[in-house]
Amino acid sequence: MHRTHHCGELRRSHVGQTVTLGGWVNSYRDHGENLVFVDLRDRYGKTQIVFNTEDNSDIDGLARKLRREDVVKVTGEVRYRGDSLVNPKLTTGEIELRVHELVVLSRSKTPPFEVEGGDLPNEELRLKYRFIDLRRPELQKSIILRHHLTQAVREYFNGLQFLEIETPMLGRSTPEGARDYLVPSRVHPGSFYALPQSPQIYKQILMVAGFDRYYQIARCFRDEDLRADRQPEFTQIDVEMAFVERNDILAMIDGLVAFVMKAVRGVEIKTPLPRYTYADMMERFGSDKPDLRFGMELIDIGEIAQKSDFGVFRTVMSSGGRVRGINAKGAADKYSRRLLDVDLKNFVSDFGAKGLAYMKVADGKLESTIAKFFSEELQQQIISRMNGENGDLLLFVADQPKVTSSALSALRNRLARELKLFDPSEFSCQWVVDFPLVTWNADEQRFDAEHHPFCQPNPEDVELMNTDPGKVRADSYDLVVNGYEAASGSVRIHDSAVQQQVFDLLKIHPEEAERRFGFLLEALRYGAPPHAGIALGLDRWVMLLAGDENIRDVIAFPKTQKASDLLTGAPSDVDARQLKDLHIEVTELPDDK
RNA sequence: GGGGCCGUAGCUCAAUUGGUUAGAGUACCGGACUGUCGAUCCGGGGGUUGCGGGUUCAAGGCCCGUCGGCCUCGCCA
Repeated sequence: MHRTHHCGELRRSHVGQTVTLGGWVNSYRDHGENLVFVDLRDRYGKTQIVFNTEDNSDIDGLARKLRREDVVKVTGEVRYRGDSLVNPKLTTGEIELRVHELVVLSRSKTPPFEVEGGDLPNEELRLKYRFIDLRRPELQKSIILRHHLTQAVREYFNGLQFLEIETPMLGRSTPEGARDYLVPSRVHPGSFYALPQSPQIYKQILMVAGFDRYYQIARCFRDEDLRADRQPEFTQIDVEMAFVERNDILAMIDGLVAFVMKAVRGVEIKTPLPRYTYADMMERFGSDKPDLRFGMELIDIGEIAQKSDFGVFRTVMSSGGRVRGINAKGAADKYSRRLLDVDLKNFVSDFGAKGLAYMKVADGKLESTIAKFFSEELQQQIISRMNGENGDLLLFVADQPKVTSSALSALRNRLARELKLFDPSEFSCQWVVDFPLVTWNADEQRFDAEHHPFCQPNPEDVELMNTDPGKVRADSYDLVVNGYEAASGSVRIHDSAVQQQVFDLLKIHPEEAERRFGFLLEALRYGAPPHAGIALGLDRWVMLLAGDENIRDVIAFPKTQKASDLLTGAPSDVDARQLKDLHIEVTELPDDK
C-alpha cells in the first residue's frame, strides 16, 4: 500500500502517529528555504502537510519543486496545529502532517484549468480534460451521490424480492419510437443490431417467463437531438412486476421515492404521492409535467374574449381556438414594455404563438394598449376571472388549444423562475395518470402510440376504441419531479387479442406486427400474466437530487450537443479494413476527409 | 432541419463601439520570506483575437462562409 490513511481522515486523535498519505497537490505555500506547506487532496478531503527543516525535511531538493496536481506519497508525524492555527474550513483542520519523507509518484503538466479556485472554464475544455474536471469537489460529489442513489435503489428492490436481471445490448431494431443506434453484423452481411432504447420488450418477456419482480439499472440509447436534460446514452432504473395493477406499481414506486429521498438527501417525503389526471394537468398548467412548486395556473377567458371588440381574440375564438392567460402576481412593474413586446413575445413565438397580449391591473382597472377593446364590464370580468389585484400582470395567448398550452406553460416556468416564485431546493413529486392511448398523426393520417404499442387501454374506454380512439385513455402513468419527467410507465397488454386491436388502431398490419414484434406476440400466447412496469430516468434523478440543471454534470463522461465525446474523440472514422469486414461502404464523406 | 447566444494570453474576462505597441486578474517561470491556509512581496515570459474570405487608408469589433461549445423549437414509441 502506498498509504495508511486518506486525506479526509486524520483528526486530533491521530496526533503522534506516523502515517503515510497519497494524493494530489492541491496548492502549495512556499515560505522559503526552511518551510513549505502543501494541501494534499484525494476524494476524501484535504490534509495540510508541512515541510520544515526542523524535521529534517528535504525541502530544497523536492518540496519546493512540488506543483499543482503532482501526485505524491508522504510519510510523517501527525501533529496538532496549535490553538491559533486551526483551519476551520478543513475537516482535518486541527492537524497537519510533518513530513519526514516525500516521494513524487507522478509529475503533472500545468493543468489547463484550476481544480480549485479560479473560474470554471468553458464546457468544451472541461469535457476535453474531463479527468481534471472530475477532480473538482462539485463533480466528485455528484458522482458519489449517483453511486449512493443506485445503491439505495438496489437495497430497496432487493429487500422486496426483486431480481436484478441483465438484458442484451445487441438487440433487434424496432422502428417505432426514437431513432436507433445501429451496430452492423459481421457474420450477417447487411444486417444490423440495434442498441436498446429501453429493455421494454425483454422485461415483458421476463414476466411471461415467471420472474415476477424484475429491476435493472439499464443503459439506454436514443439517436435523437440532445438537450440540457437529455443524453443519447442514458440510464434507466427499469422495473416490471407481474400479477399487479396500476396502483401496485404506483405504491411500489412511492415507496422507492421515499426510500431514496431519505437515504440520499435525508428528506422525508409524504406518500402516497399526489395523483392527477393528464386532462387535469393539461387544463390547469398546459403541460403533462408541470412544476407544482408554484401555482400560476392557466385560466380560460374565452367566453369573455368572445364578447370583446378585440378582433384577434374574436377571430381565434371563432376558429376553434382558445384564449387563456396567467396571472403574474405583483409583477406589473417588473417587466418593461420592451421585455413584454420583444423578449416575452419572441419567447412564446417559439411555441407557435402569434402574439402575447398583456394587461396590468391598476386602480381596479385594466391598463393595456388593448384595454379599449373591452367594456368596463368585461374588464371587471377578466380581473375577477384572473383573480387580479392591483399590481398584477396578466398575460394572454390566443391561439389553437395546443399552442396556448405549450406557450403558456413555458411562459409560466420562465416567469416563476425570474420572479423567484419557488424555492429551488424544494422537491415536488406528483403522478400524472390517464394519458391518451394514442395521438393523431396528421402527416401520416393515422394514430401514434402516446407511450408505446404495448400499453394497455383503460378498460373503461374499450368501447371508444372503435368509435373515438383519440379519447381512449391509457393505463399509463408518469412521475413528475420539479417539472421534469422523472419516470414513465404503464400496465401492459397481456392478451394477444387486445394487442391486435391496438396494432389495428396504429395501422400496424398483422404481417408487419408479426415481423417486428412476432416474438413478443408469440410469448403472449403462452400464458402471460397481467403485468405492469415503469422506468425512472436515473440521470435526471441524480441531477434533481444534486440540484444541477444539466445532466452532463452527473455523468462521468457525457457527450456534447452534437453527441461527440471530446475526451476520446468519438465518434471517429475507422480503418477501411474494419468497414470491409462489416460489409459497409461509406458513400458520403465530409469535404475534409 | 430552424432560431438564439458565445469563441481575444493556459484559464476567466476587458479593449472608450472601425484608429497608437491588444490589457487586467489568475495560472505559469525566477527570486525573497519559519506558520501559511485564496499566503504575501519583487521580477519575468506568454497573443495566427477559432479558421477562411471580403469591405476599408485602417478590422478583435463590420459583411459572407465555415468549425466548435451552449440554450432552444422540431424530434425524443
